[in-house]
Amino acid sequence: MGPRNAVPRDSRTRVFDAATHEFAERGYEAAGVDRIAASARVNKAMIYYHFGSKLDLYREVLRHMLRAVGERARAIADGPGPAELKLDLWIGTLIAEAAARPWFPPIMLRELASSAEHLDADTVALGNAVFIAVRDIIVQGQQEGTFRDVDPLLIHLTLMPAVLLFFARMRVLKRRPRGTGLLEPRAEEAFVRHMQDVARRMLRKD
Amino acid sequence: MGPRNAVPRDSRTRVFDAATHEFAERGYEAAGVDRIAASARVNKAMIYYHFGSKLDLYREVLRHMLRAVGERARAIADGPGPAELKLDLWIGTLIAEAAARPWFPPIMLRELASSAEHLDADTVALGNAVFIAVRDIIVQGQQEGTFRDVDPLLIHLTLMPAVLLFFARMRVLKRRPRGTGLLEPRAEEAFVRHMQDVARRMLRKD
DNA sequence: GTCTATAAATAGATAGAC
DNA sequence: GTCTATCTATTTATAGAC
Repeated sequence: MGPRNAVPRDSRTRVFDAATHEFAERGYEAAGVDRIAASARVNKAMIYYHFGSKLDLYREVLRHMLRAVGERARAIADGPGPAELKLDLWIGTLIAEAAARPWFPPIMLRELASSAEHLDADTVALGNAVFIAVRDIIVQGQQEGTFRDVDPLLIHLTLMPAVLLFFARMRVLKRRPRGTGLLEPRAEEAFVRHMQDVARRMLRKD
Repeated sequence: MGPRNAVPRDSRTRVFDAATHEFAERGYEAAGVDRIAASARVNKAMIYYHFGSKLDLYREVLRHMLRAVGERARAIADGPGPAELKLDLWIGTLIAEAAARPWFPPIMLRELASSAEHLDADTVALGNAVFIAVRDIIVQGQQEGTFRDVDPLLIHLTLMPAVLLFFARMRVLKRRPRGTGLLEPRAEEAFVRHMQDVARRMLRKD
């Protein structure tokens, strides 16, 4: 039912998706409302009709992204199993999320680089929720006695940036020819194993 | 000698310094030539006289930054001592560099987020030189038998992003009021110790 | 909901006098 | 080396017809 539900969808969704890609590719400032409209195959005025302003559109993209990641982190933290397993799961999930939605890392990196100047309080709260979930996992492991006593924030600030930059770098490598081979992209599965290994080594007692 | 060599200097240097801060604060696209001129207290035309274009100015800022970091990394790699000590030294140096020149992390993060689109081959080479030096340190440790056999690039891609984001995050925290205290900024010395600990744990044979 | 046309501001860049 | 004045293109955003 409904006429061919393959690609087009409604204009609001098309704008939202086009904006997501434009913001990821060029950043908030360099992104053009005209470019988004063209890419979404809608009239520019429709963007203002649906979203009000460029900034509101951007914030909606960001909230959508952070909410998705935050929910996955929350679900893992609240789920069953020992903390060691949850942390492995979180790392695998975060990397899978970044691989499936390649606009996530660049947008996050840019926002952090610009001191989160485009974020309102609600959006910041969504970002914090991700850390809260990760912290809960680490605290659980400390209570279970399997994790040593380290600052959960420092753990988070070691794992998350590595994932973001790993995928941002992939985009760089796609754009420019390489010489030596030293800097070739690494396989995603190898990266997952590496990050899980890093997490275990950071947290294990001895 | 010379008339009061405190703050002013020549107009070219003033433009260069003002541009560095403007690019760090707002990113390449959002940075304004007018704003740079005002901040440097020079006429806008002087910027084009000295640097040719906004892009050329930006690249000069980036090259200057990457060359400085690359030289420090190279000096450590080529210096005396065991690899374990050199790696500690590199981490301390990188963090000190980021703390002393707070424009370094945001500019790097933005450039990676935008797929290095503003970089020419020379500038990319300067960025690669940093990794080459770090790799040399790790290979030395592997030959000395103190480091286990892990991919140097994955090590680099774990340490470097954490440092960049740690300092980018500091700028965020300065901008907005906080509630919980959970996300308060961490002390720089504690961060150095943490990252050195992470490096050792990643590389030691267990 | 969708379009055209356009307002209003700002951007990067340059010409040319001094 | 330094200035004023300006060109040209592009930007976000809106008014108003349909």
